[in-house]
Amino acid sequence: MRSTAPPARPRRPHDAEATREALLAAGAELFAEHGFDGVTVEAIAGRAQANKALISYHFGGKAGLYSAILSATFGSMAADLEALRASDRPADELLREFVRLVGAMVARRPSLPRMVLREVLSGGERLHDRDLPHFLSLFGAVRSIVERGVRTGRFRKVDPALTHIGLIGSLMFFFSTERFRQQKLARAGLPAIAPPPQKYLDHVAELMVRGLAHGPARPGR
Amino acid sequence: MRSTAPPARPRRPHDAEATREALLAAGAELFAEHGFDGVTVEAIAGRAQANKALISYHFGGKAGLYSAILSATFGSMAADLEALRASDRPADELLREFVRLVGAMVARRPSLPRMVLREVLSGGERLHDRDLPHFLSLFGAVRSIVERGVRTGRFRKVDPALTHIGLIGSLMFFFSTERFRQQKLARAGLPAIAPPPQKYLDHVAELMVRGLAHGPARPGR
DNA sequence: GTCTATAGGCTGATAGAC
DNA sequence: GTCTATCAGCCTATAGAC
Repeated sequence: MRSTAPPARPRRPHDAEATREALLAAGAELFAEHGFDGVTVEAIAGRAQANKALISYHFGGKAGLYSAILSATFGSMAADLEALRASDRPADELLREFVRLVGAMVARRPSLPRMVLREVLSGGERLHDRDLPHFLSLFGAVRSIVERGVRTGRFRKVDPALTHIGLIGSLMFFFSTERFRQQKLARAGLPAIAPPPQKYLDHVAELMVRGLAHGPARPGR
Repeated sequence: MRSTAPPARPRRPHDAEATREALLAAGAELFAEHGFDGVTVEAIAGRAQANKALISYHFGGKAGLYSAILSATFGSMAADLEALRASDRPADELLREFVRLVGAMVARRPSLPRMVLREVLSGGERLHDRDLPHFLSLFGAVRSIVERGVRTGRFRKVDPALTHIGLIGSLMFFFSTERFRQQKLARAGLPAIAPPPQKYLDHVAELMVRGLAHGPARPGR
């Protein structure tokens, strides 16, 4: 019974797999928060309760660890998104389902949205070509849903690419700002804006579906 | 006539003001692209065609230069947003006006959205308390517009805070991903997604106004 | 597999000449 | 105000013991 509880198994000495996973987890959190250059291998090793030399041993160095984290993060995301492709429900329902799914993915991997934003900000500098398809599947999922909605007439004629940028942006931004909204605002004496993620997800889904629906042109102009 | 052409005035030796501005401009672009830790003072000086010791002389060091850039960026943004506060046009028109204004601000300061995202990602670590109000004015502008729209009945009853996160997120994300969309996608043999900013802004404004409008509940559920 | 010790490179800051 | 030369600190990677 080696892998009954992969996430929180207590570290044992000379358990290579546990070490690797601890380093991956520590790195994911620290890289997401401070960026690749803002983190030292010593900080990662410290958080993982491992020796810093093990980063080179297991991943070939700091950059290798970072790549491994990107692969794992975006790979599992792409796998989760596969389920949506299969479904043939109406586009608006799929869109709501997509938003829910993002919520579930982020709950399991809190560093995901910050990694997405950081990669995109730096132009994907450290994103291997082999991981690019997985990364793009996030956008592709939305695009194909919107394309279907437009094709079947359930959505107005919008540009799917424009739409997917906006939706992904709203979602990634929300989750990436959680710490800022809670800590920075509080420290400045302002009321923190900390809605439950579920509330935000519902809001966005509703806004999108309504915004994409046909209907009388907007009230004023 | 010292300031007829502040942006592109040719550098003259021993012109302190020109040096300062060149360093600010170079730093803004490099910090936006690579983050604070991803940039060396040498790189900034090189791009500004100045000596790296001048960063310490004029700004007290790398961190001082970064702070000065944040102040300038968010300060001018807040000033631009003031105009909206004054207007008393209907909320949906104001929202469209806000989106246009963001487009204009970004055109003048291309590093703005990336700076916003980077600060928010790192929890505002390097954002001075005195700059926080300016930074928050971006969100405050949207929130007060939405509040007005809900109050006057022109918008449905949505949470203004949720709404402002989504709109700002869509906008900042779009502009922050321009380089990624053009370079990374092209390098991977995929068609670049590079709509004119104006097209995206129109799309988002339309989506928001429609999404916030009253109307028959969404088609399917 | 893990740990210690150290090497080697790079970076930000500054003293002092101009 | 600007520039050159230099230094101290930090950081990643690795050789080698266990």
